[in-house]
Amino acid sequence: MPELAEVEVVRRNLEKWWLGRPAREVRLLDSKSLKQGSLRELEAAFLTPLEALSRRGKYLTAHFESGDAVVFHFRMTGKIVLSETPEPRFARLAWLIDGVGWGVFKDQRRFGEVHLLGPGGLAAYEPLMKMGPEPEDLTLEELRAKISDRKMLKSALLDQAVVAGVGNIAVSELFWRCGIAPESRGGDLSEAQWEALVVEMPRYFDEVIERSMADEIDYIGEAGGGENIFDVYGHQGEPCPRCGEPIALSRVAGRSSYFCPPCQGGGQPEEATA
DNA sequence: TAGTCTGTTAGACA
DNA sequence: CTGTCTAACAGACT
Repeated sequence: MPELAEVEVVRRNLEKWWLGRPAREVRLLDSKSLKQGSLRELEAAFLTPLEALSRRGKYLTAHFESGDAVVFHFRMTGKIVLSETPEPRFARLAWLIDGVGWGVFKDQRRFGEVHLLGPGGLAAYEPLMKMGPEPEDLTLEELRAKISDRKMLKSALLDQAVVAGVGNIAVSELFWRCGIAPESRGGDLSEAQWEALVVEMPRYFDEVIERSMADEIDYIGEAGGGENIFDVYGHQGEPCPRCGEPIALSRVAGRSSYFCPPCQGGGQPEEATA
């Protein structure tokens, strides 16, 4: 579950049962998932109380009383759930919290990463240093300065150095909201579209977080999911929520793009809508 | 069976 | 230098 909103939902759920508590036991079920640090060091950190959980872009960081930090990146299929058993399907790392259950990092495709960083290691962690601003801190000037006229807008937004946390789903949803054609380049956007993009980005993530939190009241057990909560992503052939015309699917910058041709057509500026 | 997938990066190429 | 595309990572699902 890997876009900014999904990572934030995981963070908030973990806070509920993990904050302030130490683990009593740690099991590394797939050594390849631990990209940095040893199991011994990982244990030493997890066995101390969790002091804070922070999110930056799609990265989630657990800060321990020991002074260590553990950084998670979920890539395509990673997630953390509360489980009654330490080894549900696709479990890669599990830790037991007394009286609560097993926290389990699951990752079907095993692209996900766990990094153990000692004191001071976090401040020097490259991926976080290179990361662009969070959507809520992004200014129009900064965005335009980073995207040349020739650059594919979609590629630019997927670049975490431009803005943190935007993924392929968010691009489809944002372009639909702002009336931007999927294959637009920097130079194609009207002033109104640039402004809409900067305004809609944090709003979009806030909305998805709200909806996901409401949906997954029981992240425990993790049923959740299932339903498509998006306006256009994954809705190819279905009516556009705004105009009723069928949603189209094409490939832009190597990734699927869902869009409404009339609403986002021809590069013609369209009204931004909430 | 072949194509597809919420992410990211390295390398080939224009 | 700028930008685009593909492969690779690994596995399940259609």
